[in-house]
Amino acid sequence: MKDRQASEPFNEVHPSKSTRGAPHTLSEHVACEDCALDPVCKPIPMGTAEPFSYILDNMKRRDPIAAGQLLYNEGSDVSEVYAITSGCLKLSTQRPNGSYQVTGFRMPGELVGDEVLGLKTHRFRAEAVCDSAVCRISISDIEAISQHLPLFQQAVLSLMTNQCRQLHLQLSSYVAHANAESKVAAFLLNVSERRVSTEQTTSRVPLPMSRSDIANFLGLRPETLSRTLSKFQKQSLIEMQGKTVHLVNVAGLKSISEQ
Amino acid sequence: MKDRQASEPFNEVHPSKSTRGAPHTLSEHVACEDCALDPVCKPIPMGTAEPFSYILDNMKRRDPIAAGQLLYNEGSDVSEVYAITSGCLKLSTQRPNGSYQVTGFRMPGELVGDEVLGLKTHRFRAEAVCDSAVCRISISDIEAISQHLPLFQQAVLSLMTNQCRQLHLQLSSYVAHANAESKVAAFLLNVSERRVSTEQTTSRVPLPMSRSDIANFLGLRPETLSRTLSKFQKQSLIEMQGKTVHLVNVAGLKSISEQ
DNA sequence: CGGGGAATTGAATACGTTCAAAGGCCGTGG
DNA sequence: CCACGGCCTTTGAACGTATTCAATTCCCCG
Repeated sequence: MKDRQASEPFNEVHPSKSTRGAPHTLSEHVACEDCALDPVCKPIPMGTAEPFSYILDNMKRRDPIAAGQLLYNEGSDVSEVYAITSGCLKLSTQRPNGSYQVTGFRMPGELVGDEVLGLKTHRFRAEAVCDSAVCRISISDIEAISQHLPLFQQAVLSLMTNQCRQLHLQLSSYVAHANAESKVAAFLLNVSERRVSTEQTTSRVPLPMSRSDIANFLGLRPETLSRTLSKFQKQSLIEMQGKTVHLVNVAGLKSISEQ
Repeated sequence: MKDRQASEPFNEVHPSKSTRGAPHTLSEHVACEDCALDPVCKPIPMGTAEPFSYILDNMKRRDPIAAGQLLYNEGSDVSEVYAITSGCLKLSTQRPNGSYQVTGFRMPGELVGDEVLGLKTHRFRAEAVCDSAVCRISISDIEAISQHLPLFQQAVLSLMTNQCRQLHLQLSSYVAHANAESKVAAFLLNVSERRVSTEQTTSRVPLPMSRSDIANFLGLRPETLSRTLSKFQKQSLIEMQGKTVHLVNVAGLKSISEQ
């Protein structure tokens, strides 16, 4: 589970041809120690009883998902929780008027599907932004184990708490009063902070998703996002190389993100 | 616990003097059946063991909180979960730049403090908008019971799930692309829907909080909120009577809220 | 090499904000 | 009981920012 196997899930960039930007490193799987599911995975081997090892064996690890494919759809039955080991997933939902709303992105080491723990059907759609891979844990297995291992149950609750904290952060960062510049700056910093330590430097931020999706998520128009990024570049706050952004002046971005 | 005792927690309006608006009904306590804590309260009497009845006895019920008082503050230790039985509470947080951000309002029958289940310190400040009352349940008691009653633990998880759903709803309603009118319309409808059945009609929506707080929550200026409400009134979508709003044309509001 | 979609840039418009002023409500004090 | 003062709310007009619509450029891929 700790081994690292190289693949090339990043379909937007062809390293051989790309004239802009270094090859991305999202292709590397995140180490289990850096994964949000680790506290859930870890207790399993500790149990000596039958069901635990059974689940350990049954867990699908680093299951590849091609770019554009759905991990689950709005309204579909909830059966698993996922941990991203490589790539990037996009969460979105349909609004009452039919318009499409990106509610978040998930990076390697983060969870997907935990937003509906306890629910029967999915509230969102999860789509692979680029070629990705996930570990799958069946929810019925989780529930079965929870009844035997209190540690496990605590881990699950803690996952939910994290979810809520993330959402609250999102609300206060991107919603109120925030202008385009502070939203974009906050987004860049947030993605940078969420990158796990296995990736080289935090200043190098890959953005595999489309500009439209980022803009949609931030409640901006693609044009506004583009203009803002260009402005940041002119001010030497960032350096754009295609789908990768280098954070040049983190302090400057931080002060902008705080208005 | 099912009895209803009248009080007068609504300090903004003096029924004897008020020239605008009928007397508010938030003073009525919500019935236990309509309370979000009910699934947590209910299992308790079912247990025959000692600890359960102990907690039932120890729970502080309908504890009054004067307008302006804090239920808890940012950074303070987490020790209880609360259910509002009357009045209204405001959740807020300090942003990095020091500015103040309202993250939500909680109405009778809803929970407060559940956003930090599993955490040690509060992430928000909870302040009574008007004279209010809450039921208090100690978290250590909850944890103690959870270990014995799986039903209980399930109820707690379901509370967290609800939290997340509310937050997601908030994000998609108030954040992205939404203009002032759709935000305000969505807010009015949301508050109306959240009013429990004990209150007469859902079209009569009391807004005990200040306009500034509503505007802050929606990411608008108080002036913009005021203008929007005035416009709605001119269009006969609503009727304002001080701190109470009557929803005249719900369908119209709904279509505006959906852009 | 050429087609197509995404991303960027430009100019005009629309919307929310800002600053300023007036009005209304409420508590206080005469 | 009425008058005063403060605060919240509402209204008005000028401004700034994000959006819109349109055109161009850049990449990716056949």
